[in-house]
Amino acid sequence: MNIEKKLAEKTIEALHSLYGATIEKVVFEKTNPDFVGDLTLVVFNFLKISKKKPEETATEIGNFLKTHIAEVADFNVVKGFLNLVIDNSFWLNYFKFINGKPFINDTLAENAPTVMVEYSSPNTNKPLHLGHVRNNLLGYSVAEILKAAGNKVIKVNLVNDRGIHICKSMLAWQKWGNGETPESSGMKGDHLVGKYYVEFDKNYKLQIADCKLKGLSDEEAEKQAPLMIEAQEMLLKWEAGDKEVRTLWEMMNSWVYKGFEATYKMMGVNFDKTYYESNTYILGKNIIDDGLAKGVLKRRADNSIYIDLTPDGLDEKTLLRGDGTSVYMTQDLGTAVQRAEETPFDKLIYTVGNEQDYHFKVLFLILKKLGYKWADGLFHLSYGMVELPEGKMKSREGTVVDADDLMKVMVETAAATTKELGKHEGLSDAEAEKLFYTIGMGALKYFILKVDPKKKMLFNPAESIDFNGNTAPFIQFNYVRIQALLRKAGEGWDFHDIDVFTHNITLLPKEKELIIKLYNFNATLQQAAIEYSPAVIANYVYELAKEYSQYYHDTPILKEHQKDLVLFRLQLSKIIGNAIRSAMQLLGIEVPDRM
RNA sequence: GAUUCCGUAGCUCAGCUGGAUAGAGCAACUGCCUUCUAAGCAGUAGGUCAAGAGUUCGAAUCUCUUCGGGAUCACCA
Repeated sequence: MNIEKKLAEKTIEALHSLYGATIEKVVFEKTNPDFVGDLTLVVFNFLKISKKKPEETATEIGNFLKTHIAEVADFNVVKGFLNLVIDNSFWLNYFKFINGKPFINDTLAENAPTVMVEYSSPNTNKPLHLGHVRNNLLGYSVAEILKAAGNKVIKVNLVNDRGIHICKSMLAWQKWGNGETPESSGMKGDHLVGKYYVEFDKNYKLQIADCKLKGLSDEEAEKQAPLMIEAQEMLLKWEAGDKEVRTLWEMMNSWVYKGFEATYKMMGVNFDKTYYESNTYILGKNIIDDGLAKGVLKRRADNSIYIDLTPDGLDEKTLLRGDGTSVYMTQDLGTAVQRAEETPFDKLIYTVGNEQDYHFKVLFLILKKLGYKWADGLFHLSYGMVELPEGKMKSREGTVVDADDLMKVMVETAAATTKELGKHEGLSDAEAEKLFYTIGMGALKYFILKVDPKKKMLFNPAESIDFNGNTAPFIQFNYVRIQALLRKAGEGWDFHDIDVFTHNITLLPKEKELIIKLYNFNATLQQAAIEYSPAVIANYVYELAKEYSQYYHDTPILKEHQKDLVLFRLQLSKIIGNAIRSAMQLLGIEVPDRM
């Protein structure tokens, strides 16, 4: 059922037969809506071969295709554009073909490639904010898209649960916490720990100021402030396995995990496996020996180990300090190698912001130089920062948008809007709550995912996220209207029995467009998978919903007098509903049955 | 300074493997609910695709330069 492929093959044949030339590849594109036709071939590139005028060349190819392909009903030529009209029977055939078939096939092929998608990867010293939300939604959605596109997907989280930042929270809690717990304070665990991180920073700043008064430079002040020295000591104790420090660490981390769990649940994301840096941070040192032996890595006079990437246009990168301790890069090398050994993958995708573009460029290059074959399958899913009207979010300046707060506000707004419109009537309290959640979270997710991941995006807290226009609630609304139609039609209709041919259905232009849209579902999914871009899906499902909305407005469905047409339109609606639900599912967005 | 990403309507974004007259949504203004859910539909207005040059039959799309913005350039993570 791939008409483009058939056309391309025949066109290559036509070029050979007409002009004796061999062309590798031809591409058909959608016909511009202002012209008659469904698919268009641009013939300018073939003029060298045909040695004829554009119009003449297009006409000759058009004639060839029309006589050799039954589905080509007609064609017209405008300048160098050959517009083909595909016969309605093809689209009806396709409609029949997808009838009752799911848009997303959840059975995987035996030889499906294994793709590991790492995302989220939070620090355990503070709660998640809007930047993390983009990361999580993006990682989850890309994983779902890759799964739907036929990959065996493993979602992993690498929790940064150790290091100086956690020690800061721990130290502040020890000093000023008075034994406060999530239970005693009624605070969510991650927020409680975050509170002490802020507390640390506040006092630390005061100390820095003090030190500077005593004549220290900025850099010296930052290093010599007593709090920082204490935090460093605590980190050393942690590394030495000090019992007291470890116990505190475990307790506070457990608070954070409980908090994260709630946030993840609200966001609707999940993981197949969670790694902890406390288990992986020592990894990588053995790789260094191997790299030295291979001559890829070099040792400096002070005993530090580095790799020279200047031939590749990058810098020298240190991998082991003079004292033998490792750096972030070392750990990432080790983690990657461990994963490749544990779970051989065809691709490993790191969902990390574009501020780390350089880091991943270097990481991948080093792994390649060390000779790991799987290094070719590494990919940095680099996404742009979320910015506020006043610029980048800065936790220290208190301009972060908290993830939990934001989600709560979204659901509350959804509730208020729904009530205002009276759309909650007839629902039980539980159903209404579920609906507010579905709409509010849908609006948030769609707002974030519709933007090309690579681009930075702007979030203005002052203007609440819209529920009209190009939004999830609009798409959900169209799904709901379809469900309402199906409910009204009742159980008595046997949709699967409609034979569009024996019933002699004449397609309305909009119906044909809608079927073509459905036909494009799979190609869109593939494109989204290749580009790692949920935005491709978001744009597609919006267009589908929009066209359906127009169709619904202009065309009687249940009110149609001819029973055959009622059946056909209901079934078309039902399939579109399925397509909408499936596409939204790829974005991690649910659809309600009524709203 | 070096590297890198970005600049499309007042705002938020599509379009970018070169194709026909650059599209949506929001905001503004007009119509349309006794007719399958108006979170809707239809319409008006809004553009030097940052600027310039080049390649091409054809450039928002590719190349170069300039301007403007972000990020990175630690023996931090």
